[in-house]
Amino acid sequence: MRTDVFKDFDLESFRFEDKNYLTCLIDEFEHYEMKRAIEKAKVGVDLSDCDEEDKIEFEAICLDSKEKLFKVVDKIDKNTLVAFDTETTGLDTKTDKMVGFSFATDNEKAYYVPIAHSYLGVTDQVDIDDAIEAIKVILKAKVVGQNLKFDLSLLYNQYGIEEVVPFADTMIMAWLLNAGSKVGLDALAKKFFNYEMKPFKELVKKGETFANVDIESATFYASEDAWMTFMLYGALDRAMSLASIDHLKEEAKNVEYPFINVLIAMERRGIKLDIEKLKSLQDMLSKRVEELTKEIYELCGSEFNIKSTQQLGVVLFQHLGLKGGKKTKTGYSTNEKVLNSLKNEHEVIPKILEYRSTQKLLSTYAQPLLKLAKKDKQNRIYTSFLQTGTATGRLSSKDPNLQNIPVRSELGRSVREAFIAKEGYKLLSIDYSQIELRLLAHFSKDKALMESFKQGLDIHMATAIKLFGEEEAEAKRSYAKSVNFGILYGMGAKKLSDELGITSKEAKEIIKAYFEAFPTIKSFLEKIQEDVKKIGYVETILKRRRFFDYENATGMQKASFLRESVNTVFQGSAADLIKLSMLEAESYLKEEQIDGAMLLQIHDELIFEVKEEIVQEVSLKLKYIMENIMVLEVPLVCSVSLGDSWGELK
DNA sequence: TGTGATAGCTCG
DNA sequence: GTACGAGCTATCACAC
Repeated sequence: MRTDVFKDFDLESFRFEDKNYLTCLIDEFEHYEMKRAIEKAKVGVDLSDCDEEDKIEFEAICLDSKEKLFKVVDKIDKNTLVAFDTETTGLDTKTDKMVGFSFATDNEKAYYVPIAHSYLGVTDQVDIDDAIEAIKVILKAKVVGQNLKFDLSLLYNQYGIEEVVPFADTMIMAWLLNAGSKVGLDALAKKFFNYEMKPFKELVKKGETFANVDIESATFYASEDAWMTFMLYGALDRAMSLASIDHLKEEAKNVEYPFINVLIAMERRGIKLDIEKLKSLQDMLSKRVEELTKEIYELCGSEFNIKSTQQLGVVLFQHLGLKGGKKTKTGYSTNEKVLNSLKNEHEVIPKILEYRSTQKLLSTYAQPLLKLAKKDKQNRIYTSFLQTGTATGRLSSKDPNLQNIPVRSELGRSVREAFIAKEGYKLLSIDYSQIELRLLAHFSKDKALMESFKQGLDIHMATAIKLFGEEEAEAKRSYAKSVNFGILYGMGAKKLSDELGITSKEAKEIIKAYFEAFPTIKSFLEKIQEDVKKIGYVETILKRRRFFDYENATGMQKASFLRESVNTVFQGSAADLIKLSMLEAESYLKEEQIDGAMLLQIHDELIFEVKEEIVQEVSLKLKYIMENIMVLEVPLVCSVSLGDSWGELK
């Protein structure tokens, strides 16, 4: 049993309010030694009065004049811990306005500063210029927030505030503590303090904004947010220590908090779309959908909603009498795989497949992107990156999601062609080649795999040679590729056989051959699984953790956890590396005053927009940064490509 | 009219 | 009953 977990564990130091932290830790952490330690500790703490202690309260104070505001703000200096939050008319930090802001410097009270409430009979408010002055003072202190990317983005975009690195962000702290848990303020308040936050919906009726809320109600709501953020900072900071993950405080400080500003900058830049191209694509897709609709009705002998899987199932498997097993909860399965297997059974099937893909491009990509691009003067669209959106550490992108723009089909790529560089600039793409397999080589130190990467071989071909011999390797390269992916996903023989269209027995033999060829990979994967079983978590290369409640899981969950844990090591570590690269790339471009900028991240790829004359030179520098971001047991290799549109790249 | 579940499809 | 991680669109059933 490890003992370092107990190192800082001091029974005497627990206070009553720790009860909730402890409960939370017991519930949320599947760190078994930790759990036992906490349970021991609970015995030593008198919890009999805890119900009383649970009722936490605060005082909400409205600062509705310059004098009142600065009387409080003047006491703030650079060492003051301040929780800060803004209230706005909406969620778009480019256009929506600040209605007020709140802050707290202790766990007993919080202040609200009304700025732009707008309703009949509205009382005193603070002038926006005075409010900005106060905010500047607050941002010079140790500022803590819940999702500060939003507040800072608003302040940078519209209120002339200069870039600051936050002292802490409770959403990110909660995510680092447990990436699988809910990280919203309401959920955290409930979890750590058993406290119910006032729901936003009760305050703002539909069709209205925060500006319509009366200042008295707003004062309570906004102050509550700042106060709870202040409280949570303390709780999360302590929870991190209790869970013996103080090193993640450093990771947060060095990586995650500066990274907030990288994301804000990318979100603000957006990426340009070719409106004409998108328009003609949209027209073409619409016409094709119309044609296909008619043809499908004719071939089926009836009109129905092709988009409805239920109706389609009835038509195909009852009216037309095609053979299809009931597979879903609601009826027949009609997914691409099923339809592909019926391709030769009826001539309508290929039409439906084409209808599906065309309709997808139209409704998910062409139409919404065109609509967004038209709204912007420069025809640029702006995504929102989520820093705490995944369990592994990857980013996600939404509204719109720019991480799943089509590339695999030819027609799909035409959507990508609508993403263009602005006049005089080029789009530059640099992507990590096989980063997850390189991490597998790095972690496992498998001689054969390391050697393949050091020699710069085609890794799937090298695997194929190992598995099937020189002669068959070429023909079976795709098998090897599937196996390599499968390894990273924690595959079983069943899925591999499905994937390759071979028997389960053959798949088993391939897997067996793989582990014989790469014995240290086998033992490394087993080590990961042992960790999950014994200590309940796995770690990425930056020591971020993902927890699994293996002990209390059902059989099926246990199997899932083992696969997820294996994948997390590779996917999460890859996410760590590209995050570091993005920080480096951003500071290089800024410090060297390069006429170019980072626009998008798609997991293992970065997209830049760079002035034409210097793009070659800049691409080399960026490639160098990415390839040398960390020294591993194998080289990191990036491939570079550039063009006028995203569709041309790669 | 809004919401949550389901099915399907897009990407790395 | 098992390949990982995401987000968006549309339908459908149900509640208000």
